[in-house]
Amino acid sequence: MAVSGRGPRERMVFGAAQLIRRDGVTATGMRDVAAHARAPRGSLQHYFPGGKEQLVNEAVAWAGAYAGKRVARFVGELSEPSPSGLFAAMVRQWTDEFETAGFVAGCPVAAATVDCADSSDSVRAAAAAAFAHWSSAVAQALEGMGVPGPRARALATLMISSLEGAILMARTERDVRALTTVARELGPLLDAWVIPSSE
Amino acid sequence: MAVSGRGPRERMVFGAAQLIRRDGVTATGMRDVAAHARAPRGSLQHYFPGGKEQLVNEAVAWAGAYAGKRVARFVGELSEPSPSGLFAAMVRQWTDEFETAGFVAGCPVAAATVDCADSSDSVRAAAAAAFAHWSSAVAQALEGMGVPGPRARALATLMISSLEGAILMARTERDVRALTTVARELGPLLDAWVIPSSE
DNA sequence: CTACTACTATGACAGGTGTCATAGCGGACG
DNA sequence: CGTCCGCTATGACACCTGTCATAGTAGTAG
Repeated sequence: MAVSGRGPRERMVFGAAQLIRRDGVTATGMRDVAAHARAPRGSLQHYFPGGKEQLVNEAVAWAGAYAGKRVARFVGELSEPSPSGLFAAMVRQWTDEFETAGFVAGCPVAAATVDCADSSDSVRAAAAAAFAHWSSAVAQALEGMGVPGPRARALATLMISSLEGAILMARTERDVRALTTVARELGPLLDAWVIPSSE
Repeated sequence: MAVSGRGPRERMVFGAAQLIRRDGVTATGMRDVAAHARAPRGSLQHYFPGGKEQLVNEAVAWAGAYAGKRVARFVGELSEPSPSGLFAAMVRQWTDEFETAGFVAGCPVAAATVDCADSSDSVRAAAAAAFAHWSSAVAQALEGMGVPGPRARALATLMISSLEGAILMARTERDVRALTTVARELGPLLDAWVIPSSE
């Protein structure tokens, strides 16, 4: 599980996200982050003068940007794009990870929310921004499939909510059942709003 | 926010659940729990010889039982029972709390999952049991409304997943928007499987 | 050469953690 | 009375936390 990447700074942000989504924010120590990123401990106070809060903020922001990019990639990979197809791809990313890597880690944004929503307002805001980024990527993709704007935003919220909840249930049960169930049950509803664009 | 209740033991379990759902498991200290429950610190090792793990387990179990009971009560309070009506009631419980008490705390089972799913197998199992209890209460209610057994279980998973995810989003955004959106969008889907029982 | 900057190294600090050992209280029971 | 038991009280333990101060090491530019 060595963390590879460009500079040490990038590795630390990435590694922090990895540890956070596995153990939660509070249980993730700064020393752990440095060690996990194979970065010197002294670099922490150099790159992150704002301390742990800054590091967590950046890790959450990174996760949000990553989720957004993944959505765009999923859309591009779909042979014939549909809302249910996109949702299935998002779900499959998690079932794949759980089945190959084990039910070790969840979503870092969820972890940040649970651990910091009440204790650190800046982390809470970073999590909100991450959700917003992710959500607007999904909504934009849905609009591209013919879903009217307002409904696209509503469906994006529904998709992300169900996905996050299903991730939680899957981790406790050590079973992808909740994820597949959610994808199957939600599929028809998601496609019901598509306005045929051509043919 | 004084914790009232029967015995000190009960108060500690309840208080632990309250603190956990606000700050997460790791950030919740044993001394905090005792103080919050107005219970003597020495009672901790007396009532919970299994240490923090036992306390967390019991808090999560309590939350699961509580959620199950709430579902039964919601069903009883509905004038004309329907799946969407039940889901709306479950969602409303959270919007009400958020609007009156602020976006201070989330779901203790979600917190336990995020913080302990990988570090403590017993807590993970307790969270799974809590979800199962809650889920079967919902499924049973749906069956009573005419939803066939297997689909009732699937819809229960979908309802709880979306609710949990929406709670996360609502806390980060400090806005009940995600919750109301999910309730509105999911409603029609939930009622589509009802088999008219009479009239 | 000096001087400066980017980065690293390390030890210490105050504070908090869960856990444990030990002792004390107060009432019930024989 | 003494004895037991449920419960409480308290201080100590080893450990870990985030943060800071301080010094040291390239490497590069003037």
